[in-house]
Amino acid sequence: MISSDIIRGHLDSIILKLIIEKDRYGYEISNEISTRTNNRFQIKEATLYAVFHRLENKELIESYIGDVTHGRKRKYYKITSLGKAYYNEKIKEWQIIKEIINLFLEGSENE
Amino acid sequence: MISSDIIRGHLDSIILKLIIEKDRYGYEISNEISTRTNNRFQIKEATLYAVFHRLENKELIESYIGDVTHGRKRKYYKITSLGKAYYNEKIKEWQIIKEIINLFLEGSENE
DNA sequence: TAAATTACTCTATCTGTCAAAGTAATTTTT
DNA sequence: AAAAATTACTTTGACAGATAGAGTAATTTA
Repeated sequence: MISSDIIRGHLDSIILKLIIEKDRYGYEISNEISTRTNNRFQIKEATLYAVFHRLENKELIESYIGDVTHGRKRKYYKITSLGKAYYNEKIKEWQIIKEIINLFLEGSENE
Repeated sequence: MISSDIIRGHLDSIILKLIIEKDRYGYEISNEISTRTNNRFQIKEATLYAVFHRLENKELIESYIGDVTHGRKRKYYKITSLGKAYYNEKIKEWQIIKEIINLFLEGSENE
């Protein structure tokens, strides 16, 4: 399983990405992450909603209550233009981080 | 500058890598990281020593006081076999993480 | 001998992730 | 219709890693 320290700092980006594709609600995002990663990563519920609130406070996403339900009312999130810009920055940052970490974590294994 | 959340979880690996190459002391490691990353990343002093103590507690490294000095006595660190094994695990983990994050942070930018 | 340099330590704070327990609304079962 | 199951979101509190900042220690240089 993937440790929280390793994924830390990337969750905002992952969730923004999914919301950029289309408006989505919590459970949907949670399931989508599990599916796309072949269950190699599942976001924890508490974490997911913590991310939503953080992103909403930063005005990177906006929420509205949806009409279609199969249980409790769904809260949908949509991206803001600030959110798109932020996501694009994160893509660039990821390229740099990859390079840097590869400097130390690539190459032959050590006996 | 690289955010602490992004690098979090990789610092142990980076430092282990440098100690695997040869026995090293704090300042040396700090400088080596700056050099290799072209100053794109500098480890903070407090962080560096926090990592040393964490790794030593986990018995991934061992320390001894060196003789050559140019100021305060240097504390050298050497890798243990547990440390090497741990590092090799971290290499594998990094490959997986890269794949997963790439799923969400690659591809065309969004307008 | 005072200042500069090299090197390590300690404490306190902040932030993101997460477990656990709870609330809310709708559908299915008995 | 009441109870149970399901879907979905919220809140609280704990924990660990990164870091600022201040301090300590030992040696060299001015």
